[in-house]
Amino acid sequence: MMNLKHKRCTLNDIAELSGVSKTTVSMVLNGRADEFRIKAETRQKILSIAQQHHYRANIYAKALQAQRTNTIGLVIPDFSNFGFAQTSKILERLCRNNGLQLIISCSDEQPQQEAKAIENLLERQIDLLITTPTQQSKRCYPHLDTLPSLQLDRVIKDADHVPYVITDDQSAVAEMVSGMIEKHQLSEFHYLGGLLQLTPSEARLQGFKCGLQQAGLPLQADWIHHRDYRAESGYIMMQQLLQHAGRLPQAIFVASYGLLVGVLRFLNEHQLLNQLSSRQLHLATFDDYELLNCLPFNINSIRQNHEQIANQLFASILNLLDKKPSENKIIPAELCWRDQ
Amino acid sequence: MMNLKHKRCTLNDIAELSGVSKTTVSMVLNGRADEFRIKAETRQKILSIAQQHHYRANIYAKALQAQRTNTIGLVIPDFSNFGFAQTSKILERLCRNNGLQLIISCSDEQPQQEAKAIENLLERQIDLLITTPTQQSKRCYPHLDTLPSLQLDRVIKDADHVPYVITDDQSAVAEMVSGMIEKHQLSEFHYLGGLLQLTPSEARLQGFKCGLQQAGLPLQADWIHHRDYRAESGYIMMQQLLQHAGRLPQAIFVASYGLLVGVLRFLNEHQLLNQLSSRQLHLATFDDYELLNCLPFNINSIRQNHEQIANQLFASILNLLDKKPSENKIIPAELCWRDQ
DNA sequence: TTGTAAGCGTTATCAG
DNA sequence: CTGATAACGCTTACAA
Repeated sequence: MMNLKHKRCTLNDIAELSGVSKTTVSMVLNGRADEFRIKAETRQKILSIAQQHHYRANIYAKALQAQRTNTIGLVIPDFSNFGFAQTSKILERLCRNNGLQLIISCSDEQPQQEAKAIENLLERQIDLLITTPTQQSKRCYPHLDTLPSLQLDRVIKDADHVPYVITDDQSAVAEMVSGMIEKHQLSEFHYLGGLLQLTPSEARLQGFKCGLQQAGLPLQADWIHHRDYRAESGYIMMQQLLQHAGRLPQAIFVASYGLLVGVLRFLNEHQLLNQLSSRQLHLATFDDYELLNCLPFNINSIRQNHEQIANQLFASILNLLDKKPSENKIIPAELCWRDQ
Repeated sequence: MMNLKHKRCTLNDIAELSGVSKTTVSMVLNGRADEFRIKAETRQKILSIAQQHHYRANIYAKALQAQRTNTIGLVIPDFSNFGFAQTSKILERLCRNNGLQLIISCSDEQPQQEAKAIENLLERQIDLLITTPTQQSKRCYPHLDTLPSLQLDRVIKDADHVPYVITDDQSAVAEMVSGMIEKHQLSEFHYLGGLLQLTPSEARLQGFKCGLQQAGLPLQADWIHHRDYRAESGYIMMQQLLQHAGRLPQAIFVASYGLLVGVLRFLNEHQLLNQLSSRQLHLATFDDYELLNCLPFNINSIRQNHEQIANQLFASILNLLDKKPSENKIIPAELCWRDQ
């Protein structure tokens, strides 16, 4: 099945064809000919025969004997989420160019699917596992004790000894919120957030509070709204906000793009988008999309640095595979101001 | 390295612990106890010991001896592209739930990266390879002759014997274009497309032409504009279109979301979005995004059925792995009308 | 009902 | 400079 059409050729085949032993072929093909002082002639013959026959080493045999698979697992919530897709893509390229295979799975935010995906990867003897956990407890992730591990974007509270790479959500949100308050002399600022048990949600809310404080605007309890991250929730929170207050607020910070979509759909359906154009309502969101540059109103956004996240992740991978310790990385985000 | 903390336990370990042979353990753990009439008692003992020690079979050893890896490769241009991400995600779940491992790589539309990714997957002895090829010639894809293969979204012209799964772009575009012409009594319709050598581009353009014909609107040569699929190109084509005509046309079909972003950015920067709201300009695009429901103007779109694409892909995978032939699948798309 | 042994393709060790 | 041989963990004839 590995090869249906004509049986794949092995080290042994090459050895027989070249009239030397497996050992010799192995040395040559692994670039260790010098080390073992293989005759130039033998070297050439082996190389050319291997080439002719499209010899490809069997990594399964290699892994078996080396007790190392050079494979690492990545379990993210969803790769149709642009941010995760971006990070995965860059990381995959980095890995591939360095002889590592990245295997990506989706949890779909469902603990059960996540568990299956992890179990599956463990069966494949991965050398290291990167997760964006959906659960808050270390108990759900037994691999943390037995396998080199990294956390991406989210950190399990009782597992902060497992190194992580995250965005500095808090600073970015604080800076954006205080900036907007000052620029527009706001006396009011609402916040729509996602699942509070996730560390980024917490950091964003914390950032929001800091932002108010920095700008000297006292927080009011009914400014803060929380549900999950689905667009539907953005719609509902917006609806409730309006019902309660009887009018649109001066400004809203939306904690994710998913929520923003819901908010905009609500505003659109209720003919309120013009409040944005006329700057009666100021909007900012976490995460940045190109389409935000194409709208007839201005929405500030916070752009995560996926390139750097992937790079740091990769650096940590190399460290861990090398049995060196790896430090936590907190990557700054970039503010995209659009409300000139 | 496979396991840093405490050596992973093997079939042998379980055998010794249970006081039986590897063979017996293997049979029991593979659910073939009945077949070999293993004593219930022995069965129980083995099962419980394996459980206690979290025994996980080494798939590398298994693959080596079975000559089959149960792994399939998928090389797509970019998984930060929503459509591909969606399809991959569904396909990955399907595979995982059926004992297959899907390994996803990105070509980034670059033949060189694509070649590397494919070579890499071949080294991993994948049982089957799915590609969305960046090149037009069979010669660039030698694996097509040696490995069960599938094509997704794009078809290599001289390799149409390799089964494929694609969207019925042509019918969808034709229906949308003719529909808009009739609904709005259009006497003019421009088309902005991407790289013509790709089969979907060709199909979309073909669909556009059919749509005009169906609606009885004679095509004019300068209605058709082509570059690549980047947003930047949408911007530039829009700019040129305006320069040539000196005014906005009545309607434009944009062949991808990427291009649409460029078009919208151009319109926004030139304060022309109001032409959309006032229905002086009608816009339609290939691919559908939730944000299109959140805009103060209506853009028709064509939604590909990623669920069905993934399902058909999976069905074809099973067929091929089973050495059965696999048919080509052309999946209908859904029209999202917004211009009521 | 269970055990023995060979073999999958590789690399490392050690001996020539 | 090169070759035997064992070992990695698993399955499967074949034996008992």
